[in-house]
Amino acid sequence: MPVAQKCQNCLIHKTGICNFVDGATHLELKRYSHFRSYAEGETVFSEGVETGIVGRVVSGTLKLVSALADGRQHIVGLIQAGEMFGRVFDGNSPFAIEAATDATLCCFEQRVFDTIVVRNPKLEQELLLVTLDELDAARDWIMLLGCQHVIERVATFLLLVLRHQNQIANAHTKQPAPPIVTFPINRRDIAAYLGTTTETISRSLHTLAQQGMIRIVDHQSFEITQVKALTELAGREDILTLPRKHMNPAVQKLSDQHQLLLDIDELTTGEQGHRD
Amino acid sequence: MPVAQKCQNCLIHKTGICNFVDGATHLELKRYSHFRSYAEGETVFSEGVETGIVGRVVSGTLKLVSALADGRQHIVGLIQAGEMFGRVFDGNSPFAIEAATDATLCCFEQRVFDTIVVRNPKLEQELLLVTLDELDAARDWIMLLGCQHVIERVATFLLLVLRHQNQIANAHTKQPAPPIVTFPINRRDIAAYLGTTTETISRSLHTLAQQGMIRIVDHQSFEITQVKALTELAGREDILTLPRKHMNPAVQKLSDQHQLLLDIDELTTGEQGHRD
DNA sequence: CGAGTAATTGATCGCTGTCAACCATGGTGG
DNA sequence: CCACCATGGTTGACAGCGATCAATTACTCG
Repeated sequence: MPVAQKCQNCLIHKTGICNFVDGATHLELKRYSHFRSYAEGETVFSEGVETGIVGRVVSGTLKLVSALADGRQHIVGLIQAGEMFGRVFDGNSPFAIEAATDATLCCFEQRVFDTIVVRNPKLEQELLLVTLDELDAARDWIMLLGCQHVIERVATFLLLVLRHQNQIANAHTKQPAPPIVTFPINRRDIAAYLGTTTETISRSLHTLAQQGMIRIVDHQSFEITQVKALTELAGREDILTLPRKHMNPAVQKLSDQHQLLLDIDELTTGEQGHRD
Repeated sequence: MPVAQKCQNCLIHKTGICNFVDGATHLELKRYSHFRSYAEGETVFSEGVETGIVGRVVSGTLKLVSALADGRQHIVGLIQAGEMFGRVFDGNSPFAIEAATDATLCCFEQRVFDTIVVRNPKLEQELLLVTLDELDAARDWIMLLGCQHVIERVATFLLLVLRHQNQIANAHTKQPAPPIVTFPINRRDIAAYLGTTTETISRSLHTLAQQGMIRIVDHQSFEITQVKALTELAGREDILTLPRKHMNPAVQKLSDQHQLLLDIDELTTGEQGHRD
């Protein structure tokens, strides 16, 4: 049965919402999904258009781009492997989405996905939790841009990349990744993400290297030699220990609790287990 | 019946979620709500504590505050009359909430509210839409802090206050408010919100006045004399014409569409009308 | 190997933060 | 009633972080 095979080799299989939903819903998701590939620099959706598509990033990195009339533009968010893009219930995003690297996306027609969500209160709760997490992350970024120096932002970015690599590594093997980060995007995008310029990024990285916090392996890779000093400079002691909440066991527990509430109201479907 | 009277004189009665839910749910919300008052400067919730409370701002303005270890702090969001605070399904907010002005809040125990939400898919969808709107707003702010000059940020802030005043005015009377904005918060908070200092705020406002875009009425009030020039400076032509989406008729229509989906799945409660 | 792009390094300028002084307002107490 | 003080806002002088412009180096790809 081809539908049953579809997700087997997927890199983000059994993660995020694909892990969260019950077997019947997963079958339904499988049935209506399709893959799309984009090359680095390609525009996935332009700003303000009705996209009609939602989905997850299977591999690569997308950037959410906001532009001013005079040409200035800023990356207001990165969407990495395993994260969702597009808007449930509202296809009209005020930001453009572009491929920061070659990328593969698992896509759904938004209306179809909406329907599946409405039929699955657990999935809808998970979406709300994910969105609340993104809101926290956006506000953390506001803090970063609003009152931190560029070198502190670069330190934060290094640690964020490290955290993401650790998460990927944890999902596949149980061993922690070595403290060598590889930037998933080029300097221009990093600059647009951190609200600065490529020149200042370069200077900051070399300052960090001079201070012994990192070792420059090549233009894209850096060994983090003093994690503690770097986290202190970043100003967020908890950045590595606090992954996004909806990945946490705590949230799983929380969702179980809500399942109980649903039971009380006799709204359960009878499908609880996570099957393939 | 005291419960029935409770919301009659509320300033945000029939707005936001209190307008959105059906009569039975509103009755339930009424039953479990209570008011709290805070003086300017008071802390509503400290950073990272389990609050256990969610609710709406009835009057006044709250600020979401994020602080670094060395004392620097930034306002990552304002919550004004009619907007929600706290976290459904997750009482643990990573940001402090403080009263930027004297404020009155309509509060619910978070667990009770959670239960009501889980029982009302329409309400849960509305929460998701509201959260998506907040995410958009946060990303707009990232853009603002990431690549706009302080004077452009001040222009944006003036227009945001004007927009909010217009919304309030529209809710009560049908006439547009005069283009005189009154800052809801003090200079220090504005500075922390815009990622700058009180001195630069002051200089920016006087520069705008010199250029004839605004007229300084007093330290808190400004007449916007050239709306067009100000919106161009702010870089967002649509800032006044685009209120938050979940206030729009379009969203109402959207929710009706989802109601249809619910009907199909036989999950409706049979309660549709908005009663008191 | 050459051309084009990306990244680095250097020099300079300006926006804006910092420090300080001044002014306006409002509340307090004698 | 007024002196006093505290607070918030404004204005000025100055300096520094980081943007801008320019030149050089490193890397990629045809």
